[in-house]
Amino acid sequence: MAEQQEAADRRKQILEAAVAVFAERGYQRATVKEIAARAGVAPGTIYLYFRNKRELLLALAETLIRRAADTLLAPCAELDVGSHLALILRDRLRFVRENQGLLRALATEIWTDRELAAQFFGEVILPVIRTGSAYTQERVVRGELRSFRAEIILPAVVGGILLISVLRLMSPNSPTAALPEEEVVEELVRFYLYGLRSHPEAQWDAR
Amino acid sequence: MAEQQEAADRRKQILEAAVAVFAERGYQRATVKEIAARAGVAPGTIYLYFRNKRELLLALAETLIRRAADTLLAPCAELDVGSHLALILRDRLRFVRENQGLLRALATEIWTDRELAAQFFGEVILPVIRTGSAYTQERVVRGELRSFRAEIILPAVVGGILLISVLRLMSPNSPTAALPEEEVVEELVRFYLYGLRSHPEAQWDAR
Amino acid sequence: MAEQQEAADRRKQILEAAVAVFAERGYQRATVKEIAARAGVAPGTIYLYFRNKRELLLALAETLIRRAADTLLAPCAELDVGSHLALILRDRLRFVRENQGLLRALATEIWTDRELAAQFFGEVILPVIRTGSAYTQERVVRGELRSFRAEIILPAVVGGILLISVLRLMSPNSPTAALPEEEVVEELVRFYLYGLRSHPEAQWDAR
Amino acid sequence: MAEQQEAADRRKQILEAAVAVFAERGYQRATVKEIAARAGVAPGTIYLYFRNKRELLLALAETLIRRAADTLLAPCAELDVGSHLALILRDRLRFVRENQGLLRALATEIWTDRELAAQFFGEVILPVIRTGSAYTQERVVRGELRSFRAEIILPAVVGGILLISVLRLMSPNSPTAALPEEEVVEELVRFYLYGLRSHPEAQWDAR
DNA sequence: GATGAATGAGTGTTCATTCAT
DNA sequence: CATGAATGAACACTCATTCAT
Repeated sequence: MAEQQEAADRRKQILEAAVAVFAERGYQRATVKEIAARAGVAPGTIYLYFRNKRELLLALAETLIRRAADTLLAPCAELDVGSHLALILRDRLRFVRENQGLLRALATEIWTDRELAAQFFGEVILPVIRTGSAYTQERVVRGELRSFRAEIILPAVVGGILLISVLRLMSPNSPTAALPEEEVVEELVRFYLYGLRSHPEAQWDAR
Repeated sequence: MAEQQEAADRRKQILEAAVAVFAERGYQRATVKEIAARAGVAPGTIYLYFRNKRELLLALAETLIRRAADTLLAPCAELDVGSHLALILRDRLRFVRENQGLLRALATEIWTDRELAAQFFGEVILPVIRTGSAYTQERVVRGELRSFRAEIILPAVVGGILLISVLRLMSPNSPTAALPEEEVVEELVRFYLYGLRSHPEAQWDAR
Repeated sequence: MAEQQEAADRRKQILEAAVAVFAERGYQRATVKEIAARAGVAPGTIYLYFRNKRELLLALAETLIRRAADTLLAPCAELDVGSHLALILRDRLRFVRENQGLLRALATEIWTDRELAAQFFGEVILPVIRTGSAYTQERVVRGELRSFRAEIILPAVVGGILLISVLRLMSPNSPTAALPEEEVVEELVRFYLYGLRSHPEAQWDAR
Repeated sequence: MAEQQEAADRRKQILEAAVAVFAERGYQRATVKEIAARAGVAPGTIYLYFRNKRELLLALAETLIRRAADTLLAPCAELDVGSHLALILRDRLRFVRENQGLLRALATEIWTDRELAAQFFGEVILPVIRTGSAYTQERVVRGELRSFRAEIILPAVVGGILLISVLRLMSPNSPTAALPEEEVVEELVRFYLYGLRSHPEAQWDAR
């Protein structure tokens, strides 16, 4: 049991180094040697835990998938729509912020690696969209939101969150990057809520 | 002058091959040899027109920047807000569709190449956001839209368009990918217009 | 004494695994790990019994040398020449057959490892040739065979036996591979006996 | 045409270096780097002419096969049996001598590489045996040799030639290695001719 | 003694770039 | 200008060997 723990630690240690190097250099430019150095092991050691370099990347995708699934909020019926929406947006912004490295590491390969693309979109992005649809559809049923086409609106919302996060990360000089996350959440909630509410009069105000 | 034309053609021919190969394989996996083959020239010839492989990529970024700038719609004061918004969204969706290859080619390197990131975000994404802000602020001034924080809302809108486009391209099985672009535009216009309109009563309806 | 026996068993167990893996993959492609696995021990254990991978090979050569020496028939004066020759050929064919693995294992390295070559040729092939010379020279002295140059004829005979054995092993589709060993012996005895007999009239016939 | 010649030369140059290095170190120990150095080219250049290291080996096998086929003597009806046999043996000894390097290069891999084994035995050894059978069967028909089982006798003869050649090459201290080739031929002809002649009285004598 | 995780030197192969023709 | 053969640095990966447990 002690050895199993040790092996798991080693694996984690290597994966963490891989995240760092992939995020910094991109998958292709990253060298196994550098990952090994950053993990404090010899290059050969990596191959005791992963079949090859690509398996490192796939393992990172797995990690992201697991985290994305684990962190999806449970629907919370007690809150009013606006507060719930705020909760969700805040949560997703945090998810991106906390998994920045992982996302950057994958971002370099998603576009040309079919398997990875399928994993990333199919098991990270689409589930987030689907869960978001479920949250909101419940509010539609309750009459708190107007009926709308979730397969269009939710990608639009998720994409919005993503681009805002990306700008904060990649373009620190943009005005968007400078804003406190809480202000972003507040403004977005107002925007999305107005866009979807069933009773136009019921204005929402963050506090 | 004939030779200059010829040279320009050769250059264009090479760039087109580069777009194709970069989009397919990603920048790193793409080989100069394959680009040359696809352009119908010898590998050495490429180096008569570009200093190195990376210059090809930067030239593609230039192309995208120029196209992004050229295709930005002129503000169109005669249309009502909804129709104008529809025009803009339709136009941006088309831009992504028509520059798919270019965008994919760049997408693989944006995340780790600082200069490229600066170009892409600074000269493609941010101008789109800025122009969008200008369009909408005009409507705000005219009282047709409520006042809002453009540096948050416009990235959200642009990000939405991007993710929808990306899903259509990368995840053909997602429900979003199946929809006619026109339906997407219609639903988005309603969503964004409701989110921003100044007189909640004034519903918009596509026709 | 019990431990010594155990150690000897372990050694033998490892050597048997080595024969199998070397014969299958060749010395260079064989990995210590696989030999260990086949022997049911850990890789490190092999190094308690052998200094390195090459020592395994040399130990196998030793084994072959010992077996080759042990199995050389004693000259048998009572038999007539033909029967004696048959006995010897049958015996050498059997030796090759029974030590197939060992021979294959060594065959991959003999050609480039000087020490091994010296051992194999000097202590396996040449002794067989020498013993064969002794057998036959005795018959020459007795007037049962004509006088001949043993340093040419015996290599020719031994080489014949070897190639026939090799073809049976490596080229199962060749007509030679299909024949019962006994027919081979019979035909070879006739061939060699005619080639060497002193009284051409005295035909030999196997029975 | 000039370039084709040049390319063919380069190819030959590389193959010759490969023969040398493979023969010296064996296929596995030989490094592409060393072959390149010996050929006077950069390592990468080798890959312009051969897909990989193994293709070098297969190309060598091809060369040997071609040479073996090209050098098979035409049957020569005018000569008496003994002289003809002498001609053939002398020729095969020369073939081995002249293709020593090639044979050594292949000898290291034949035992574990199925494709190579099939090529070597199927297209070098078996054809030699078959052609030898054809030569001798003609003499049988003419009544100059007794009838015999060629599928046994010819491998025995070819094997004899091979082992004698191998001993000369690998075991220079053996008495066999010291002999002039012509003496070997003479003794072997006598041995084989006596073994196969139809009229025992007709002794053959080389001169 | 036995283990097997860790090591790191060494290899085949790729590919951006050069330059003689 | 155009070519494409040649280059050689760089990289992923293997595996004999060691040594702490």
